[in-house]
Amino acid sequence: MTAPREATRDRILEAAEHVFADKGYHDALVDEVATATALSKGGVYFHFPSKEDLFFAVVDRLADRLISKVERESSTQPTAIGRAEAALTAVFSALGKRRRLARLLMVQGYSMGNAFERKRVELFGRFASLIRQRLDEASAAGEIPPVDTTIVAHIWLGAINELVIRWLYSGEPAPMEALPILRSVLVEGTRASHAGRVAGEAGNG
Amino acid sequence: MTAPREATRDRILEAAEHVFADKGYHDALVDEVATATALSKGGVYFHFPSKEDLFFAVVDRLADRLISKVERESSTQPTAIGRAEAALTAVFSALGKRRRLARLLMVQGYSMGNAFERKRVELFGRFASLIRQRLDEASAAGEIPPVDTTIVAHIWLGAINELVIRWLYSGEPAPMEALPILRSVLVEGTRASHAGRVAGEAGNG
Amino acid sequence: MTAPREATRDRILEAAEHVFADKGYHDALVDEVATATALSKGGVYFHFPSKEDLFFAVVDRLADRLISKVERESSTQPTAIGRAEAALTAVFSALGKRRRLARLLMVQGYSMGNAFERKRVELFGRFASLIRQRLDEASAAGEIPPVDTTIVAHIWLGAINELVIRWLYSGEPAPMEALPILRSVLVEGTRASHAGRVAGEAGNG
Amino acid sequence: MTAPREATRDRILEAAEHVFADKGYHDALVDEVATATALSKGGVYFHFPSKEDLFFAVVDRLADRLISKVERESSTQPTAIGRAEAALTAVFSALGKRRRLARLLMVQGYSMGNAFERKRVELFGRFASLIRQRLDEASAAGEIPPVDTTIVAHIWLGAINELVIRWLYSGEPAPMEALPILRSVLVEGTRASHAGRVAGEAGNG
DNA sequence: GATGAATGAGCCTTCATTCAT
DNA sequence: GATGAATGAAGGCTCATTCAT
Repeated sequence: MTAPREATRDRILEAAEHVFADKGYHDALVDEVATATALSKGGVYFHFPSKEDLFFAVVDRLADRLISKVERESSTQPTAIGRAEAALTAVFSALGKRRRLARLLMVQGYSMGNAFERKRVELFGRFASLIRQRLDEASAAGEIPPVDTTIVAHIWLGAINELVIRWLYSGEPAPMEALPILRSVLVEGTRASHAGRVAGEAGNG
Repeated sequence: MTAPREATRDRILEAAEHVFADKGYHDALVDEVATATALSKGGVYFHFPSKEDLFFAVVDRLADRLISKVERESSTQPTAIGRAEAALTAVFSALGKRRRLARLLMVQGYSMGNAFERKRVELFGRFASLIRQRLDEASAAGEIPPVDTTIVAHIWLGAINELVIRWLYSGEPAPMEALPILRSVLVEGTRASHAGRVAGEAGNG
Repeated sequence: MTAPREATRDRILEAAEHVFADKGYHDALVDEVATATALSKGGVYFHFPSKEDLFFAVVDRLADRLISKVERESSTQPTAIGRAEAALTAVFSALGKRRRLARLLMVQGYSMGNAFERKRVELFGRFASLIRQRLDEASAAGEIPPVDTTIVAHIWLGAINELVIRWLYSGEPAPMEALPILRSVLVEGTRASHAGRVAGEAGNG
Repeated sequence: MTAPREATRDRILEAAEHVFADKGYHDALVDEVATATALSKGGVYFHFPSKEDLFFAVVDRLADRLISKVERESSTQPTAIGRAEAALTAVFSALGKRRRLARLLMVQGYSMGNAFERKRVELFGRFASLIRQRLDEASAAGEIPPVDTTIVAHIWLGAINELVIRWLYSGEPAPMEALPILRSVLVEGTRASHAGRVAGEAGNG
């Protein structure tokens, strides 16, 4: 009944998502987005003030969706560490299923200049927060040691990121293959973590 | 005896390293590199066939140095896992001490198009190999479980990468602060790793 | 009786006068006029067929008012040359009191292309006519020599124009300061004018 | 012997002079200048950083030449007022002989925005100075009353400007026809000038 | 009368790359 | 080895104008 207003804006976003994911920010042409939306270049500029704004809108939309999804999927676990692990799994699987999503969120735009660097910090900060919150709960519940959960969250996120990028570029290993190891290393590592010396140095101490 | 041939080439590489690190690949102009080298644009092109080649030469030189350094520093530990950990430490500290190095190796060029993506795979592959070799030794020595060391190496590398980038952009946390946690989580996680189920799900099983 | 029809048209004209005076023809956007009128772009186009037409309408309205005012103020003098001088004074003072008027009538649009050049001729022609008519009367009354009053009128107008523009851009001299000199030079010059040789050449003759 | 360097720059300037005079600043395309110079667009930009800079360079060159010419031609008269009049004649004739010169110097660019307005002030200031200096000498020599020569110089310039523009647009009157009247009115007017009341008001006093 | 989304033609500017000297 | 003028292929963005509602 209620007519979907802003339909054009969404169509542009949709088209831009494809174009940016395929070509990368620099090689993507506003003209291509326009064509893919069956719109003129001016039409695109009516809805977005610049190519950069358009790119950010695409990325934000994607991030919002991913975060909702992850929050939804990770909230059903009974234990806090279970929810943390579920968040890890959810992020990794979501990215592992959609190359476009992965490319846009993990790879693009690093070298767009300062504007994007700020965006990257924001974006990864949001993702890390997802994980950190669960880790905080786990820490409060005594399920993991009292570590700096922000750092640990970024460790988790970085590991995810690297495995996703590697899969993106080399096709290996398939995310579903890597996931058990990823979970095992990060979860056990977090559980066993401490700020003291480890490994080879133990014998020296 | 042998006069320092290729002096100009090195001067260009040096200048380019600064320019690329400051501006990023796209915003760096060949003209700026030329000016910084007290050379004309044509002079730069005499030594490097293209801007892209120049960029890759810069990155390769940096990577070679980093890898030598890491190999040197990580070979003195008595245990294999100790050497792995030392590699982790060496990579992380080296990047944590030189923003320029970090920016060039970790951040730049992701969105340069396919050419760079291949380079990124190669580059990170080399870094991951450094770690993987040590893990393989550790695995052979029974110091860690028999896991897929390639995946684990990328997990380690991804964690390093993320913490470095975060430090680069937000200034926090200082690498030396983050390092103990990083080591602890990754080393213990690797030691305790297995491909089975973990965490919250344990209770469910 | 008759309700104020055309109220919107006048509001547009009013808004356009401000916008054109502030920004100049090229830098003024139809959108700005619309916004300033609390109208949409389409609304403006309903009342004026094009930006150029709108501009001309603004200028014409202003010119009409100025001419009426000048005619009114210059008709009370007893002598013809007095009326001519009063016209000079009236034009100069009117422009000297309203920067917006001055900017729009004297400065804008010269380089708008051929369309405006025709307008400029028309506009300045009308102003010159104001002066010329008085000069014709003065000439007929024997108050000034029988010169080409069209040329003299343009001389007067050009002098006014330049002093107004200079005041507009540099703020100096204030019109009321310049006026006595302007009047003196032009009126006496016209009275003493002849088509023969003058000045330094007099001694040579 | 000495090869004329900067030949290309001059060719661009020459071509730009024609294009700007024909089309006006806004309607002139950098592409047209390039084509007319048998150069690529980039070639033009190698020599001039922007279209605006190019335009200013054209205008400055023209103004320099005009000023030299006027100074040369007006310096031979024995009396100061004769030299002033000769400057008037020289400016007016020079403009009256070359439409392109006249269009570029007198008409173009008024509505280019603030950048050009400043240029206009500078340009007309230079021309007015030419005249003012002669008037100052005449004033010092007692050949004309002690008036504000800056204002009088702008009156002269304004009159010239208007007659030139009118000729440009309507073709009438031919500069050589208008010149005697122009000289007569301005020179006699300046000689007879005073800051008191004149004309019709004399009878009222 | 009025809206505002959409058009579309166009223009300035950038810059990696080349090549005659 | 090096210069630097010149190329040329884009590409982002603007804005007067239109028209279905």
